[in-house]
Amino acid sequence: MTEELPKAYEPAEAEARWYAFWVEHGVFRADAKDPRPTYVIAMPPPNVTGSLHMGHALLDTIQDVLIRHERMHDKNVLWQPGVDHAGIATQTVVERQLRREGKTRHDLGRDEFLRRVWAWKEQSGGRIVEQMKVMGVSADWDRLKFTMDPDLSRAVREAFVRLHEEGLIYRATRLVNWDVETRTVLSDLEVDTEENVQGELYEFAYPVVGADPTKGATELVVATTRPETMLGDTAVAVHPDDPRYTHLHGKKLRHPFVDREIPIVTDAVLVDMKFGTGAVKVTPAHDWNDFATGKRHGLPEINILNLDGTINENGGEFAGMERFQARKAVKRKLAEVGLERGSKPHVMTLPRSQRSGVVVEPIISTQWFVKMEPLAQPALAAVKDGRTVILPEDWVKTYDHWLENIQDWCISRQLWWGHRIPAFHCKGCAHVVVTREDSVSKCPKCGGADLAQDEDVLDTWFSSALWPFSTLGWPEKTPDLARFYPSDDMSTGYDILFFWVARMMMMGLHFMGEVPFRRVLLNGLVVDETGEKMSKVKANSIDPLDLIHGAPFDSVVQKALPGASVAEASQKFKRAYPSVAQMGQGFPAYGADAVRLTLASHSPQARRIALSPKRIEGYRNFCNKVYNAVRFSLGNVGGVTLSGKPPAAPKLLVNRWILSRLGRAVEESTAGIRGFRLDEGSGALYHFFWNELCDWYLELTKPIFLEGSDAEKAETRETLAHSIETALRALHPFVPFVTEELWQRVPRPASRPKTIALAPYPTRADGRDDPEAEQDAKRLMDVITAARTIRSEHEVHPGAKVPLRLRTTDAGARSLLSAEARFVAFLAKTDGAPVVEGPGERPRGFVVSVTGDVEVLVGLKGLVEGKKEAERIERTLKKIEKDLAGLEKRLSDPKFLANAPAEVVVQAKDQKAQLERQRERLAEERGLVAELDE
RNA sequence: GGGCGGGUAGCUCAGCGGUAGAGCGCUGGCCUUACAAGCCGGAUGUCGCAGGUUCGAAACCUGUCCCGCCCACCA
Repeated sequence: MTEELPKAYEPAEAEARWYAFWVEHGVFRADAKDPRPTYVIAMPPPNVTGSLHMGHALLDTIQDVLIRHERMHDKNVLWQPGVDHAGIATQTVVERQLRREGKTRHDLGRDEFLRRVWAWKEQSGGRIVEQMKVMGVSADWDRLKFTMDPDLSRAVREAFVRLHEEGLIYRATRLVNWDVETRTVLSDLEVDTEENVQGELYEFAYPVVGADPTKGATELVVATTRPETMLGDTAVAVHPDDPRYTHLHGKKLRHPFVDREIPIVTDAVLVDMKFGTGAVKVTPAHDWNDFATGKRHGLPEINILNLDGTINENGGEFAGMERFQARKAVKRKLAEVGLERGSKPHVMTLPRSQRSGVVVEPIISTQWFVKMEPLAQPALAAVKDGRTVILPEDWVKTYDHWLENIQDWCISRQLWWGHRIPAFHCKGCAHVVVTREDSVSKCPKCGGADLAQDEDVLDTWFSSALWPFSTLGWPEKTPDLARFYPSDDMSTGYDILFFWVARMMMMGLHFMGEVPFRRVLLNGLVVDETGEKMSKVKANSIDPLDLIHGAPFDSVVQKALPGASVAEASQKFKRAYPSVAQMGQGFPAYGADAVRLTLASHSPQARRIALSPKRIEGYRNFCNKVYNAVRFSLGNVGGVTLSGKPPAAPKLLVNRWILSRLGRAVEESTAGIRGFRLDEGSGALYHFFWNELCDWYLELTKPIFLEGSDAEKAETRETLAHSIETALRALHPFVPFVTEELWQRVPRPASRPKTIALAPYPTRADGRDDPEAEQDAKRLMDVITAARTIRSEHEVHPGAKVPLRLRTTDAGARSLLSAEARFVAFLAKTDGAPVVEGPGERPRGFVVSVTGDVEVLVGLKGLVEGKKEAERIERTLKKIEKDLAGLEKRLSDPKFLANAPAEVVVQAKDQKAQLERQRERLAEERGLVAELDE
């Protein structure tokens, strides 16, 4: 029996074997015709930008636990898998590859470039799916979707056209965020602000046209952090109430470099008198405030930038310069012409492109926008009235705030990789046709035949926003859509709450008339062991596969910091993961179960989840513990037939106890999983399995199997087999592989299906509530622990047997301890059965410990040093005195007695009585210690 | 400038009204026939600081100091 199983669990082979088994038996399939209640999760589709990282492993774990748990609750479960084309991100990856070949996308042309991206997509997408399978992801792979599949592309086009028809998508010319590196417009969300940048506030003067030196200043000094934008200045604004500048109202300024006079305008909105010089240069085409100011005053908008960030022909002599060169050149020239007026250091924030990292330039451009306000209102309402619940709920405020202040969404991108905008421009009359058709042959306005499709593609999040229903066949009214929309849980990182979750809410409500999911579960970011975000710079990224399959550190760090020397990468890596210092040459193959359990054990409401290899090791050990516990059990439960119900009426305390604990543990597991507290759910099972089932129950069964009666053995066999089978089912969502591997070998009821993945999830009814047994078992264990402590403190060899006497005035306790004496004898290694008796004369050579109302006396003749014992007693007494003082203070306070709940008072009284008893015994003990050395 | 989160054992964190918990680390003893990836013991905390509410606060309130995120157009 046990011989066939090796001593340690080897995950690698078992995991691959069982995954194939599940797929082969269609365990993960969902069917719209299946009448059982549904449970649906639409997987956040990973980007096809490479391979998965630990953040994906976390998402995979959370969702797979939820999915497997509900599947075992007999639900018709759909986990909709997919991958995302990730427009700008993927295009950037492929462009970077091209650059290594010395080419740009323009060298290839649009069609050839797209062929390259598609090839990359195949490669990356395939790898991602394989990685998910290794993690144990139990999604319905037959339904795998890609955001640019023909059916999803059709959904995108349909959504665009409908929103356009409804007036919710429009084309407009306005100030937008421009990324000069990728040469595309970005939405507000794709711009990150870099804070606390040390910059300068540069001051220069504009000469006043026709100024009379006798009547005040002849120049107006302005301050700016971007001097080159002065090439596009079309006004300078002062505050209308600023006495310094009253004499200049209505005057004009001469632009020193371009042939232009610009007006001095008064504007109380733009100008803060206390800041800078109180005069603000106005560049409507390149600044958000100035743009608005320009509109208020009807100022011209002069664009000075080319799309690549160089100065255009409006920049006069500076034309052709790169923007930061131009900044220097402008400053130099201003100094030359005597208009420079100094500069001050200035702390500012810089807008940077999330993708390319370069400073974003506001420019005026014609783009497509989605009108958000009408879409945002229903999304706000749905969370307010609870149709969708966001967990952890502190995110609700953030969600509300964003939607309440939402700006229109710029959805066009000047990229090649993505969904082409379904609009056609007539070359004859410039009319724009938005259509579901692939082409337009005739302009409906002028009749011209020369129409070309819009060159731009859609923001990748536009298609993502449709994901919960586009994957189910929308706009067709498919059975899948009817059955599986809305989904139950949307589990994703909080970092894409706005990018994705809020937009799915809006689109789902708009197109389906119903929320896309009942709950949003937001998890934190996986960071390294020291709490730092994973990045190439820090060389602290870990490929989940390296943890699962094992990998030498040399290759791990090379992956973390490609191109660097092993020594350099290794140094950085070890700084990020201090615990690997004591780990030899590499990660062992922890297995997917260990990685999953580690990720599940972190509180999902933490914003950062610090990945610790040492911790994974701990959970790997747990998997091994489970394996060995089953291995042991298999040696004892041969021939048992299980009914699927807990043993009818167990007589032995230990069996009653473990069944009671079992029921509670599985109940806590379900509560944890359903309440999005996977840490609590997995923790309850971990604690139950290791600290109760293994540390106590399995040990307690040994004396029974060794010398119990046949009836006792039969009862225990059944209880043990039932507990193991049930515990494996409870653990399965967290550690699917090891549980399947073991469950297949363990006795189980005939009614069970062919895989644990389809077996019923245990409930409290799989246990047997027995508070009395729990109380008695606790007393028993406390006595055993007390005896062990004495042994250990007095350095009794673990193998040695000692006489033991248990004394108590409580008749109930006496009868309990007598009945269970053999367990005490076995686990505390006593010399013969312990003597259970009432209080009496203290026997010589015994050492006492008091637990509850039981005195535990261990005979240590010849082993005890009186001095040491005296020290122990003094130490213990001191602690007791301290605790007692606190308790007495509370119990003598009439306000406490009057106000505290009865149970709290009773508890305090019990505790006090117990401590007093202990004090009494120990005081007595102190007097006798001297004898010990005799 | 607003908002959010955090500061608990050496480390990472859980607890969120009844006098402190886990894992790892540390430490003493054990190869006890499921597991040394193990077993049996042990030590360790003015729960950021200051006030307040309460019979009682790590938990609730106020202020304060650090740290981290998010949002925002101060030139």
